[in-house]
Amino acid sequence: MALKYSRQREAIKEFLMNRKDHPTADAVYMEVRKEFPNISLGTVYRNLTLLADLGEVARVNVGDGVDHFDPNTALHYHFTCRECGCVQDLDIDNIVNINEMASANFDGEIGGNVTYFYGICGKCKRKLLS
Amino acid sequence: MALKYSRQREAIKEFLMNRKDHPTADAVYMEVRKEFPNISLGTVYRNLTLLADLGEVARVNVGDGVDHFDPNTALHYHFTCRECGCVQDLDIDNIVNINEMASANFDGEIGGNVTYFYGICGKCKRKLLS
DNA sequence: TATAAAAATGATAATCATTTCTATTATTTC
DNA sequence: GAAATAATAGAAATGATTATCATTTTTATA
Repeated sequence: MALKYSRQREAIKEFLMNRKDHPTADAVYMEVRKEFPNISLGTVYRNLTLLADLGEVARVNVGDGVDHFDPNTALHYHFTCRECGCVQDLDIDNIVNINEMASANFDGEIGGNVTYFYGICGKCKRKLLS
Repeated sequence: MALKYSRQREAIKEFLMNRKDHPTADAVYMEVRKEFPNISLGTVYRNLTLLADLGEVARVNVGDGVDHFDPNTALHYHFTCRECGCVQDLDIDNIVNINEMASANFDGEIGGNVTYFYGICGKCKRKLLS
């Protein structure tokens, strides 16, 4: 199944590349629809999955039951606000090697881990204090 | 809404308390159904949610899109096998304080984190090598 | 440039975990 | 034991995601 160009996929990628708020498939759909009013939600899902499989974007899980997408595929950590639901990058210098810690006393193979943080974001924190 | 006793809830709790394989709501349903053939899946969900809210069991997310339930509510980490889907506890001596690491350079409040590990379990590893 | 093969699309149906309804049943209180 | 109210069973609803399929685009080639 050789890849073929598609304007829709290009628009999805283009939109995502300029985002740092980790939009969901539906958010991408809402936005790309402005340029392609007939685009189908299925096409958005299909292309996001394709891009994720190609390693061009990352699928991010922050425990809210909805997949988010991130143009930054480098290893980094996410925070999600329980108040407003926003997703942000966290600037953690160098996460310890928890995979090795987990490997001790374990007879299987640790392939990796998923870690995300939650709490209240700066904006919501300030709002609650006023 | 004062809590009232229910035999179904008791059976669900009883079943879960003796498990260390982190069953899903459906797995609980399948089992409790042997004692209560008419129990509804909705009742299982309702009670698992209630027990989780009461802090009597823990809801565990291992990224497979299904909630698992754990009678052990103490802080500990989980591993899930990408081969067979099993969920196991990990014996990590002393987990680092990643919440504090995440709090640096962050203007919100870190409330906690979700961390789970994935890979191939001992049983599947051995099976693949034979 | 026309054409034909293959991939991508839009529309919609299907799936799957979970939640929500509602009439009925069980538990508790008096 | 009867009234009040929480819990249930069963079924429908929901929300995110995937699958299906006839039609349209893309692209390699004659």
